[in-house]
Amino acid sequence: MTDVNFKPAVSPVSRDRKDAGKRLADSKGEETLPYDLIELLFFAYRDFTKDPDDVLTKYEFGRAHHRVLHFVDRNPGVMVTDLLGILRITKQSLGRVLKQLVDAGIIEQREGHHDRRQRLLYTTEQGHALAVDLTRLQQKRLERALIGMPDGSEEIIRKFLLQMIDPEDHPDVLKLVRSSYDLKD
Amino acid sequence: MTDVNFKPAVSPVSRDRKDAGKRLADSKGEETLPYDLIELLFFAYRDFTKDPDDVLTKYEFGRAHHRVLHFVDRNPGVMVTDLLGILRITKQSLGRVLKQLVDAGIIEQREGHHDRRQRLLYTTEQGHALAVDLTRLQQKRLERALIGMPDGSEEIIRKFLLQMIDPEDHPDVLKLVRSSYDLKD
DNA sequence: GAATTAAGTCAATATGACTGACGTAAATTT
DNA sequence: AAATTTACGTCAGTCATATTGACTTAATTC
Repeated sequence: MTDVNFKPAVSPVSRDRKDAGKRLADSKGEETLPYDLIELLFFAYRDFTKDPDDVLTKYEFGRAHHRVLHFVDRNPGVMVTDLLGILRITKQSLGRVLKQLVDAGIIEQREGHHDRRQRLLYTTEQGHALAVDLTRLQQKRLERALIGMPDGSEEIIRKFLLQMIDPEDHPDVLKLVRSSYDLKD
Repeated sequence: MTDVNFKPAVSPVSRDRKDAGKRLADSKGEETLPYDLIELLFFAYRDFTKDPDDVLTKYEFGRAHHRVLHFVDRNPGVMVTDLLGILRITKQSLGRVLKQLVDAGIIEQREGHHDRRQRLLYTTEQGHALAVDLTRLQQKRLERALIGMPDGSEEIIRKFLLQMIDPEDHPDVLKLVRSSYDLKD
């Protein structure tokens, strides 16, 4: 066995808590900030991405590939430029990942009809199957999280997540997510 | 102006939608998966981390530094080993980041009382101030997101986020987040 | 006294991002 | 028709964050 934390589950923090609060700075009237949502979001998002990451490792893909695959599968025929806007990465970063996905037969590029400069992106049958697999994993975690929650919880969470996003991006995000629920309320 | 997308706001996806759905694979009875929460979580988390990232850039720090700073500030006197467990990174990864934070006078290491092998971690006054600044940014985004939501929404979101986390980690996470709300329900 | 634990270090590597500079083809504007 | 802009791609170099693996030192525990 090596050096590395293999089962590094969050361990019982700070067995020695005697020093807690001994920092010299605690005296300038800080309102008690609700840290818990910040930390829960950190842990929740980490686990949320973990399931797909594990599968992708087998294909020698990473999270970057997952993001591209996901949005291409959800938006068949998407332009490269649009994908850059969605992911907010540079052409060069996308280039590498996209090339690997195309080479692996996961994504397919077709010339645009009206505009022959465009390389419209589609998942192949294989790529679509992988995308669905990964989505299902994340969906299962979401379902488990929603079990036993009061009626209307899903709508509340949906609205909360949207409102966490910069308001100026709402129109574009709403176009992308195409929820069957009415997010505009 | 360079090559790079400077204001790469999510752009109006796929102006050419004629091809949508032309993939050959759509015929094996897929239940409609609720993609929207997956995508909202992606965008929400990205914006959530953006505010602190922007501030940290000025200090020549990155997100890795933020995570360390946050958990040290919240758990004064935390052991290095525990921090590794919380962050789930290797000693070597933490080492680099921690050294930079210590060199910059943001974090302080003190020898353990009972166990002199330990290097208990504390934020300095300066480090604490930075941690509070960053927390406030994230808290403000959370507050904006919660405005106008029905009564009880915060508790629902808190519970949802906890349940997104692997159940076996709940005990440790609960110890860490020390919410003033009762998350165990 | 032996084994384990806490912390750190050296070295090499991978991934995903970046900046900056160009090139080409196609479409659009003037 | 010429000039400009757009869509896409590429070459080259760099950086941040993470990894694996091997090893050391000091202190504690068995």
